[in-house]
Amino acid sequence: MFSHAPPYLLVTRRHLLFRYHRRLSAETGSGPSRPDRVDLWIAKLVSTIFRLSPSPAAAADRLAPLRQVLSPSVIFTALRRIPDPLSALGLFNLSRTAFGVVHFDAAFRFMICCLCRSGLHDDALKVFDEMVSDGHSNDGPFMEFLANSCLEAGKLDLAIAFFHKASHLGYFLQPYTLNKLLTLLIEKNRVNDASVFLRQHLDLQSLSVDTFSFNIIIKGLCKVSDLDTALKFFNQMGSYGFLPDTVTHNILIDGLCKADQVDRGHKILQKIQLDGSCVPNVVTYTSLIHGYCKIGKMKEAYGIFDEMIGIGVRPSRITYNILIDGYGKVGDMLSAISLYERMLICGCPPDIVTFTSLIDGYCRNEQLDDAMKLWNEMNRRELKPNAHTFSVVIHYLCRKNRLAEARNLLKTLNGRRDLLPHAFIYNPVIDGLCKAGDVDQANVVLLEMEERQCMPDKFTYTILIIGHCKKGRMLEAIAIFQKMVNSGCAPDSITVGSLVSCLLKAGIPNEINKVMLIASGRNSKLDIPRIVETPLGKSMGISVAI
DNA sequence: ATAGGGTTAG
Repeated sequence: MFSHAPPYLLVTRRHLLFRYHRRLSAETGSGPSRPDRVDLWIAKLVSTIFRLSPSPAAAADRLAPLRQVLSPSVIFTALRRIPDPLSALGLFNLSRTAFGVVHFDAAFRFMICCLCRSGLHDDALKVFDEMVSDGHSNDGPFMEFLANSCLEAGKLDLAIAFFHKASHLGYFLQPYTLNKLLTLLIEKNRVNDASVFLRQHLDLQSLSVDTFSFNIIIKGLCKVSDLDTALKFFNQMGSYGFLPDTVTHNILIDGLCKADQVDRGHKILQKIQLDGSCVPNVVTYTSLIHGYCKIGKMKEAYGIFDEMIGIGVRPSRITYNILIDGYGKVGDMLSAISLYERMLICGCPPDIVTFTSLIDGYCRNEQLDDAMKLWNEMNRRELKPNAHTFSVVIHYLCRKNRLAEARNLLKTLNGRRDLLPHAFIYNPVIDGLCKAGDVDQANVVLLEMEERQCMPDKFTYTILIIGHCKKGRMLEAIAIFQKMVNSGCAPDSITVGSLVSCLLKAGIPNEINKVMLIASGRNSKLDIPRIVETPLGKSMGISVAI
């Protein structure tokens, strides 16, 4: 065996053995001590041999002669000299399995941290398991670190597994960490997973939760319209020792309002007003006002507004904005403006949302000139229109066929580097130009939006396809369709149906086959799977009037 | 760390 070893090993062997015997008596094996010069030297050697070995098996062979000096301290030092965490893990495992090294606690932690830092959480958790099975103690902060590292890396399933593991070990991760997990799961639209997870642990009492945990899950369930489960958590909070607070109630009231159960939301407000279990605040009232506005019940909305002022809860800018928008939507611009003036008097300055709602209201009521006056007033107040504002004004200008003004606004928008333009701002202009027969200008606008890195959506493409067809530019229409599919924008039955019926009308049914090939992604030039979101048969069956 | 607002077209 030794005859295959590199020459430097032969030279140093005697000295190494000497060191080993000397250390035996000194080393306790319980923790790292500062490596002395010789340990450091051996560690350098070990890490070098390991890194230069072509395989773990080869490394095992080459390190075998050193087995008597492979102390936990040497390995710990060697590990820190290997920059690649997976290589380090190789040495870590090899020394543990092949040479029986009992790693220091610190070596386990070091290894786990390295793996986490490189995003190798799977491996980190395996090392954690070994650490546990080797009987090392695990303190809370270290477990919190591991859980948080998984969360920050977005490895939510690993985090879930780790929560289970931690509670098996008798450690309950902090509610703060749990709440982060719940929030992330909900963000990733995994509300059900979050709810099942929380429910499981509540039943097993294997988790410490707080009011936030309930609020987060109730909000998530409301978001996916699972009000039954949301109410279940709400009603059971007390039995776990957590009473719903104002935020809990606000979340639930908002959830009910958004599910068109405003009256039920109102009942919750009335209940807390009566039993005083918590104090409703501006958000509570505002959510309810929003609920009533959404269903056009402005009397009821204003009633709540009056009530909150009577009780001494000051409406916020958001409260005013919601009411102003509500009045605009039902066509009551006088009330909208009077609230706007009230804002000014009450020292609650209007913001860009206020103006967007007012402008939208005027536009809906065919008072475009009043809308443009407000646009100017808004600029006078040095409030910058944002994408929403542009969208509203451009939309209505196009509807009134004031395309030149709309295009001017698009130019202004294009000059605003701070705004991310969205296809639906451009679409009405492209639509207007197509309807006016100016397909070439429509294409220019398309170019402008593409220059701003704004991706056309299926509406943009459909508008352009129909526009070209109407001008008899069938081949261009097909080319646009091809481009749409190539870009990964899925046509729907309206897109395909419109194009097909145009081709039929134009008397070139032969082209339909080509379109269907493009749509199905079986076109030889294409390599994009699953393009069409509706079955082709369905698309064919839909007739579209043009 | 959790709660309330404005655009939605072919």
